Amino acid sequence: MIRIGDFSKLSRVPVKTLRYYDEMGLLKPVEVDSFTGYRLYEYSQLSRLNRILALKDLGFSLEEIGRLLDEDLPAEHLRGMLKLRETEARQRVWEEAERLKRVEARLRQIEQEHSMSKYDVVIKSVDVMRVASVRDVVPTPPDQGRLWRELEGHLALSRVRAVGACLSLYHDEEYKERDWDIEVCEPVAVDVSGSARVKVRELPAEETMACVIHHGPFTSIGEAYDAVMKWIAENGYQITGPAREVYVRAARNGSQTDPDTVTEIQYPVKRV
Amino acid sequence: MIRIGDFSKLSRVPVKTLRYYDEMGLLKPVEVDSFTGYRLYEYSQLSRLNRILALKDLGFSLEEIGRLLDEDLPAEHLRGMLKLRETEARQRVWEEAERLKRVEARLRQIEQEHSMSKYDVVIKSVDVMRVASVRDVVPTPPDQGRLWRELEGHLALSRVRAVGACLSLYHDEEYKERDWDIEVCEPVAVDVSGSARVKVRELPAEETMACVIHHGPFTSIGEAYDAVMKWIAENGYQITGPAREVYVRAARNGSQTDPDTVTEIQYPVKRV
DNA sequence: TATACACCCTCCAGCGGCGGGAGAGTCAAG
DNA sequence: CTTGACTCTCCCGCCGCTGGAGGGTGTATA
Repeated sequence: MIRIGDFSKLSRVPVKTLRYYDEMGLLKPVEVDSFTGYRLYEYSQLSRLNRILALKDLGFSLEEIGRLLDEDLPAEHLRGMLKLRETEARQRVWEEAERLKRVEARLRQIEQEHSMSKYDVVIKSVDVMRVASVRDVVPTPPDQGRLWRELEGHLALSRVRAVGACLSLYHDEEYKERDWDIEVCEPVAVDVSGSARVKVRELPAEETMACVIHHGPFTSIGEAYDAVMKWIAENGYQITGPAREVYVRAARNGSQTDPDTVTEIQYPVKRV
Repeated sequence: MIRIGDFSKLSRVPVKTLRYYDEMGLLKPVEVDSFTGYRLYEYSQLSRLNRILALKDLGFSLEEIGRLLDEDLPAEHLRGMLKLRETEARQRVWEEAERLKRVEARLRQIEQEHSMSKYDVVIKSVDVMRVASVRDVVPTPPDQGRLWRELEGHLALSRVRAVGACLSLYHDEEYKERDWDIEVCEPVAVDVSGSARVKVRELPAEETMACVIHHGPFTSIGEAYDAVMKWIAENGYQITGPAREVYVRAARNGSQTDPDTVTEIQYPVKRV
């Protein structure tokens, strides 16, 4: 029987940790001196400690290890738990690899431009969203004002208010000089009826959206698009659907040059 | 100016998190109503929030992000920090990949044997250790008793006590039927003199040692060697030096069959 | 006008796996 | 008898939140 310090030296596990394992019920000393409170271990307890360390190393939490050790479970059950660990470990390898890629992309970017971009792209997910929308082909994006007036008119008749920020969908897959396929959307509550021109539909949920915030007049929103497109390419993503342009804060008069305009650009993406 | 709930919906960041970022000084609302205490945000603060999320995603801690945002530092400095992140991320990818390999190895083992091995191999590191030792070639391992008596005799003369568990080094690189090159070692304090037969030397520190505990008579220690050798092969390691057999608890009479004997086997290893 | 109900506030506890340190008792050697 | 190494318990801190209690605020509806 040896005291905790010697047991710690032999096992190369800190004294504090041994005390913690005792408290957690993972590794109780064979004896605790009732007068001094000193913990007394047996050499043979080193193998149990080793088992604890090995399981910890596989990714089990101390609580799981406690159950594993006490229950003396069938091999089949253990196999199941290991399978679970396996998927989890695989997942984490992937996540860390992704993070590494993003760091590398950022480094490349900073080497090129010698400064940090004005725009920060982040991945977010969005829920399904019920919207009333009007879709049509217009010469250029600023011409979508016509569609907005159409939509607003219809909704005003139905006495419906928007329940969130308005947005446009850009359905064209390639860049075009003229004739843009644009759908203007206003989020609505569930019970709204459409019309011939105004559809009520659900925008699908998107697990991974590359999002960027543009703060400034619309006339300079191209920079934000450039930034997010570049990020998507640099980070090995691929666009999987129409871009959303969310009008977080717009000038009431619809001005294109209001410097306090705030817009979010969202691209649904997936890993290539 | 919008309230925290709307800001939360726009940014898809939980309210609690926004309050936390406020508290941390990362993202202060532009105004706090002095009567109600309500936080009021500007839409344009979304870009700062996005920057926070992007930096977090690169692996920076909130505290680092706070400094990054406030200090408005030169690109060179930022590059340095990113480089650091990069190595760290690379390290973590590697670690998680290693863990995955170990889980997979364990799974393979359980598929084969349909139960968990009696032995658990763990990686540990050991410090340099000053020992007095006698090295010689003996017919078989049990014959090392002769070397032990030689070493003990010398140390008794010098009135020196061991300051830890005794151990043997097995210097042969391959398995041999006869004639083992064995070095028996006893850890000593710094100021001990050797002799012709007894050397005082330092065992090198080892960063990665594959360790296993054998609890039972020496006669069955082969199983422990089998287990650790198998583990080393299965997990893609390679032996880089002589094995150490540490006599954690030995029968006082040197009995080979004492069932309470506890021995640790340590193999210095490296990744292939 | 009363009443829901959603929203907001602050404050505190908890997560996991320890590490650091205070304050006090224990043990063996010189 | 002292010194110094060791041990004990108890409590706080880490990180980035999350959950909940207990209480105030703002707005739409009966």
